[in-house]
Amino acid sequence: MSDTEQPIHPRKLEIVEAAVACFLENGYHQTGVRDIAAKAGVSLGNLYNHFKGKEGVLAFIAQIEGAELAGFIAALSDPADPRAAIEQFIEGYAAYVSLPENALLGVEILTEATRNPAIANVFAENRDRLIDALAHCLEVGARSGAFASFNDTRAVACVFLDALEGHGLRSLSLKNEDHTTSKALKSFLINGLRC
Amino acid sequence: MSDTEQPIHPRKLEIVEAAVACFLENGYHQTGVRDIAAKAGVSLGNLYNHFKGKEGVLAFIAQIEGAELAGFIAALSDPADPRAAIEQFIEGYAAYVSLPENALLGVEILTEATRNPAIANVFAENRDRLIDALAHCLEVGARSGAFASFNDTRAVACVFLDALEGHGLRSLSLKNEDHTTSKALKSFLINGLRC
Amino acid sequence: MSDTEQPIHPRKLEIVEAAVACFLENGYHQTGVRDIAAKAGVSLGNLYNHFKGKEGVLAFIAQIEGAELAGFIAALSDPADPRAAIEQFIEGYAAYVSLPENALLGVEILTEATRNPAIANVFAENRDRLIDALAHCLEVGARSGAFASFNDTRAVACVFLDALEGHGLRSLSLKNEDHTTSKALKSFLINGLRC
Amino acid sequence: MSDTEQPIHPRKLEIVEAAVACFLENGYHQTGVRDIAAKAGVSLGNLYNHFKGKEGVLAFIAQIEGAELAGFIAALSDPADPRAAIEQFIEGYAAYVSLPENALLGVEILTEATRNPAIANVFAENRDRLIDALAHCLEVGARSGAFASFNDTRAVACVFLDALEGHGLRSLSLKNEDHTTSKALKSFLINGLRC
DNA sequence: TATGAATGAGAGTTCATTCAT
DNA sequence: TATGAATGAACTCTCATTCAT
Repeated sequence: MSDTEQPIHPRKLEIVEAAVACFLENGYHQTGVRDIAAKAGVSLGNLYNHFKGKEGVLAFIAQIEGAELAGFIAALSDPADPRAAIEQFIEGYAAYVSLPENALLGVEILTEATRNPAIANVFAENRDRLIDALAHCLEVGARSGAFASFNDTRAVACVFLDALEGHGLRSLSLKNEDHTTSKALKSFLINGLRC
Repeated sequence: MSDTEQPIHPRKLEIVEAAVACFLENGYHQTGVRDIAAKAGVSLGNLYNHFKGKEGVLAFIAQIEGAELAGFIAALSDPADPRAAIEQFIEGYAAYVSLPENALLGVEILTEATRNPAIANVFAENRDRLIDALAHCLEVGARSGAFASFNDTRAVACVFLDALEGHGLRSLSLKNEDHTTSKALKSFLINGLRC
Repeated sequence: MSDTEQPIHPRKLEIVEAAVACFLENGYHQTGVRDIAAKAGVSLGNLYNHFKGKEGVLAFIAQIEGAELAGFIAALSDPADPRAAIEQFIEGYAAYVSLPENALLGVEILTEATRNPAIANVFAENRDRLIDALAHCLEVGARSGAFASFNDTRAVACVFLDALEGHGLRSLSLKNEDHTTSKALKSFLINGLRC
Repeated sequence: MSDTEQPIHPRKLEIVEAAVACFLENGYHQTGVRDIAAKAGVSLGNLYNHFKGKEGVLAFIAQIEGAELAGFIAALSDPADPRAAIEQFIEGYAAYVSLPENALLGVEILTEATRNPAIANVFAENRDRLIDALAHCLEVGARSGAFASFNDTRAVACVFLDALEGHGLRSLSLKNEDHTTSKALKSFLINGLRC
């Protein structure tokens, strides 16, 4: 967000990594600050030198998760071939969001966000930028005749994200990979764009 | 499920109602057993006469949530007009799943399910029955020429549920109702069924 | 104690048996009234129709334990052959007191007695009668020249009980039977009586 | 045992002292962790920084109790005059084990040990070393002609400890000091060693 | 007698956080 | 930065007991 980013202390990253591991294994609320510090090999007090607290750690993770969307956004902006761009996005984002670690962290962040404005903001902002990029790509494609033309491209973009993320979340309860549903979802979304 | 169900003690229902209210307001982990008991107007110890514990309460809620799907399932089974049935389901399920209380409880149950087999089972079972009913309806519609014919109707049914539930979940972070996205989603899904 | 003993309700005995089983398995304090009632197949409330409470159950057990000493006492009173009587007592009491169930219950009762006068009384009374009988036997034997003559036969009787019971208690921590120590103890005690 | 013992935090000792006082006054199970912390003038949470829990405190006490046996053990090893060493041991150990605080703690630890392997180990280990030392002394005495020669000196050592500890335990229920029994016990044990 | 729902104090333990070193 | 002892409120759950039925 800001260009005045100061270099991040390596210890801070170690703590975040440890926190992610803990959250994935036991969930956000089941994880204690002690657990994080222990797994990071850091003293309990020192964790508070790097973060505002447990919540601060989660907010930082949400920030990072958001940064990981930058790749998708970049690929969708100014696409040479909108249809290919969309298809690649669907493929890639479905894979990204179905990774257990991403799905699990996402839902932990989501639930926390409903009660925590600070985290909710980070979350919403990230998502907004992704929707913009996707909507932009849909518009470009519509202009070039590659897709049908939609009144509200942002709404369609939302539908795509909802569907893909809904799918990712469900993959949490289904331990086994279900490729058939995944394929069905992708083709369903792409078919929905035809003129 | 079973016909040998013994009548449920009214106090048990009072406790569940109180728990739902608490969970919605503050979240599962932020809610203490004492909070539930207090809101239910029941002594702390007595709560444990009716439930195995906090987790037991959530499991019971999951069971109830599942029972609420029975209406949708019934409407999808043996449909006179498959297309109308599907459309009504989409409309109704989107509304159901976008109600904050349902969405919030659903995500709480989902996260808990990833760590708690007992709850996961209830959850998975309910969903499975809904998918069956939806897939069945798609098949009937395909045979009557109302829909396109799909290789794997369960997969398509999954796509529908994923999309609708994904939409419901997202409505959590967006406090304002967004009807336009909701409408876009519905028409997108229905369009996807055309021959 | 009293000759006006009314017949004991069979349910009462079932409860006592269940309580003994629970105490042996988990200890007095680790056993809940619920556990006892459950194991006895009796409702929780009904247990309080038969006993004054958890403590009442233990007091009753202490009483029964005391009654079991009656056999030893009888054999020591008015002995034809004091030496044989003593030897048989040592043999029998060592066996009795080394039975894990007796040892364990004994120590539970003992600890409880240090803080609970009611139980302490039952306990002390039982022991007193046993010491009397043993001392009496020692006196008879001394008069007949079978044993050495002691100034304070009750003190010697105490020594015998202390040693035997101490041995029984220790058998608690040593899971394996140690017959060699047991034999050594017996011969040591008997040797101590020689003129 | 080990020379690599790190220095014990003084607060830890304060807590142990408080715990001992509480256990003596009210018994192990009747004492709450809060009581210990309060008596030690320590916050509840901090107690858990120093001990694994209530059980951990008891285990530590058991360890200390064991260490107190070191004096007896030292006096029995390599004795100039075995008879005098034994007599002094009997005298001293009888006094030690009849101190209400030692007897009470001992029996609390004993009962807990029957259900708690960790504590049982500490307990058994301590006792074993004491038996070894006593048996050793008996052997030395037998060789020098001071005592009768026993086949199994460890068994005789056990008899001594059983008798002395049994005596100590019983002194719990008898609030008044009974010196006569105590004297009878000692002379009985010593007489048992004569050739 | 017999039942089990109801009570609420109390259990042991963990929590996120602070702060003197 | 880094440490870990210190805090005390909060946690879930169990307890022995009572009482209306």
